[in-house]
Amino acid sequence: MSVDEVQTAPRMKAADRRELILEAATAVFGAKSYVGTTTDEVAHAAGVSQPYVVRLFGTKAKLYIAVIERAYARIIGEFESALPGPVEERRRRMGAAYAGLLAERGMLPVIANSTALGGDPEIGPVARGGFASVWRFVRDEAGFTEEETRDFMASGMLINAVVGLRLVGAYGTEASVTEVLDACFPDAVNRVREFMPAADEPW
Amino acid sequence: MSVDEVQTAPRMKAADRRELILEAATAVFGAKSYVGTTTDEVAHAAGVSQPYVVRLFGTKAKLYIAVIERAYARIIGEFESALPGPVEERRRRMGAAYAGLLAERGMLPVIANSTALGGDPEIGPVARGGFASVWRFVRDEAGFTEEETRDFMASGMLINAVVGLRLVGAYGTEASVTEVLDACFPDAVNRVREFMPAADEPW
DNA sequence: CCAAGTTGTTATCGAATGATTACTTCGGAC
DNA sequence: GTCCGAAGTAATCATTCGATAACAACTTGG
Repeated sequence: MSVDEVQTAPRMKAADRRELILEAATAVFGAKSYVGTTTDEVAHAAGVSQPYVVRLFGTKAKLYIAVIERAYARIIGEFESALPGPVEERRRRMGAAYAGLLAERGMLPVIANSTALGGDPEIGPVARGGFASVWRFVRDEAGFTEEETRDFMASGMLINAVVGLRLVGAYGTEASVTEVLDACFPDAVNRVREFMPAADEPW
Repeated sequence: MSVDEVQTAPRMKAADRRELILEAATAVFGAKSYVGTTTDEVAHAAGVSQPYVVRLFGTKAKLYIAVIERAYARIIGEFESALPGPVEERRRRMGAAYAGLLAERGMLPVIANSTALGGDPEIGPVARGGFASVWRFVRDEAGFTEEETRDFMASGMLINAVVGLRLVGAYGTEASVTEVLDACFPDAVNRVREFMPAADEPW
């Protein structure tokens, strides 16, 4: 053993490596969108070589599908743990749970971007399925009315847009921008601002 | 003059050609996103050669920026013409105006996708500016309250998601999907369904 | 201890894409 | 008519990217 460090990634069970790559891929896909991301960037972020990423997931599209499915599962998981407690607080708690996912890199952007990929023959069905599953959860498990569900989902989409636009970085620079953020995160603007990247940070 | 037709595009003033390309580019960018679209596809859709598209706009990014700016201007134009009339009908008329833009290929998807590009150093500022200008218009010109503005914009983002997901093609196939659409287009589901592409149509 | 499956890498390929260059053709002013 | 700027194309280049192939090193059951 010489002074130079190992150049190869430390051995790991494939299942763990998969999860590690999924986490990295979520961040990169979230920052640069599906088409804008190269498998090499994902590999680099995960600390492995590009061909290994391809081999573990078969294809870039399949990797992205795994990322989306994981993200939607994560969302529903968060919503589930926000359910218990007084019904009248449910909406606020679930909204906070969604905003809390901002702390996990790429989670919200991946969800947001997936809603633009309905036209892709492979990814479209998965994206539609994920969105529908969230709607169903909010409606059936959380027991929202149809109108409450629509408003809740619409708020989520607005948050996605605000995040994607990197509006948080512009908080305070212009009246309308500040107002958008105050309207989106009624009682959590400052906490959210800590999570969020500046305008041209790669995130 | 022999039997074969002209292979070259008919001569046109550069300004007109620009507008024609912008219209085609809106459709293509809307269908395949910014990174997913090639300048060659835009050129084909516009009936000109690929180098000419590049020469007229300088760069793919600049072309896309022109597309975004045109789309936001179009939206605000539609909202303006929906303003006159009884105040209590304003919200419904403006909502209908937005849904009506579905008839123009790529218009809504381009807007939706632009909200994901805030991180791009060139495109980000334009996307933020467009979004903020719409918010300002709704708030100041249309005179909505802050809460009304938030709800209105959120509804728009939900519509964007539903369009991007190609959920309309799945209307009637599943209870939750049908409900999503009914909730998004309270009194216009059938009219909207005519506009919208099927799940894996290129649009 | 060693054989075999698992984990991972380096090298490389073919296709696609944005951009540049150099050339051709139209149309209108004089 | 003719000349010159504007409109447009074909050919081509340098990169980039996803995927494949071939190979190397670890680890584990018997």
